[in-house]
Amino acid sequence: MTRQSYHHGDLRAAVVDEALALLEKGSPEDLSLREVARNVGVSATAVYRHFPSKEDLLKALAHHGLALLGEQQRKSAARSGGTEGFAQTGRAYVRFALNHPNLFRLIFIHSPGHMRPETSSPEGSPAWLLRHYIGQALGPRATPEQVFASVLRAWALVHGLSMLILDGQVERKAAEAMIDQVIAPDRRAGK
Amino acid sequence: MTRQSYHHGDLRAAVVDEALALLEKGSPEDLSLREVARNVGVSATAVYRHFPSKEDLLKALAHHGLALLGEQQRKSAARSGGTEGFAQTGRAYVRFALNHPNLFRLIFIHSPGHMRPETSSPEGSPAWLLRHYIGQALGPRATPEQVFASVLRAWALVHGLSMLILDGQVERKAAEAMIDQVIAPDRRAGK
DNA sequence: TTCCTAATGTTTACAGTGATAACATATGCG
DNA sequence: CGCATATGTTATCACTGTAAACATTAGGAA
Repeated sequence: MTRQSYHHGDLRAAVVDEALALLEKGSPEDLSLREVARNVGVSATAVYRHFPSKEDLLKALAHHGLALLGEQQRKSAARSGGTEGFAQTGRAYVRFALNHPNLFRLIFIHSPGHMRPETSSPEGSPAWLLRHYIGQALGPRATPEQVFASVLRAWALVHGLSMLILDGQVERKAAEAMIDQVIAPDRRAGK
Repeated sequence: MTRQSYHHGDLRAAVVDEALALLEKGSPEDLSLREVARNVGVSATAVYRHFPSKEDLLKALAHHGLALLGEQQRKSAARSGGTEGFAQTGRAYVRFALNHPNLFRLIFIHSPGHMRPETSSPEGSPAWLLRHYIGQALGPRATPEQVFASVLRAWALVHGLSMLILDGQVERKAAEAMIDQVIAPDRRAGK
């Protein structure tokens, strides 16, 4: 890979890969364009040919992470349908956060609102899955307000749980053991 | 305040105040020691006499913010006791997050785990309030596991809701209108 | 094929950052 | 009064994101 040809071939992809690798080891703020460039074996400013700014690189990474999250959620839910499938997407959400803390954070800092009216979430994305399962559980007679409330509630639950564990506010192993109890009551209550 | 005496008087407090002010306008990463020093009218390195590193300053700010949050929660809950008081602490939590986004984030990034066994939360702190109200609601016959599950659930709910709104993942006004619906069911379900 | 334009990389440079070390001044205690 | 110590300052370093000017190459038009 130590080609000394002037042109790299596919620098953009290489930069994204390296940045993702660095994200597994350090926070987004610690991620340095120069370090990425160094590791890829290219001058610091070469990155700017593909990303106008660091912010834009982070956005690309967030986009990548979002797709990955949705993918893992779908994979988890595939093994079981309906209500149990929904719970599985929740578990997958928390698991993803724990496995890729920095990437997870990035997704929510550097990305447009997933659940805002003007943002249409693509099929299979985390936001789409959430709305899909909630809509299915509540049935067609539910009002938009009811749907929104349930979506918000379910999302807040898994998101808050993920963040509290990630930030070390709560003892990790104990909290992990509680994931099911935290998620499950939401189903039992018929919500 | 433009005293040109060599010594400032109470630089530590001035730095904290200025930093808190800057935090109302920008993220913690954007907060620069040099800018703080400049605004206070002191050389950049003077700050290091009071805070060994930027990290330490942020910790102090987080500590301050945590106290402020607890204070506002207690004030909100004072107007009504018991279950309604508990709900008020939840509302106060979200309100605080929305009013002081950067300080709120700081609290959870730069602070020891509030709910870990080894950390004893002082009376009146957010974590103490949470455990207090939950314990009261569940009664003395509840097992530690049940208490922990309920604490985690309630906390995750308000924390997740706060974060999703702060990160703009959800339309703010719509979400604010939903706060009660999101918090309330937790009470109705007897949890 | 040849040529030239656009895409891609490099070098150089600048302003801003957190941090350390060496030096300056004032405060308050004996 | 005198001096140790707390507190501020200046100079400097390594690092960052980013812009501008320059170098090289790839790929289509002639």
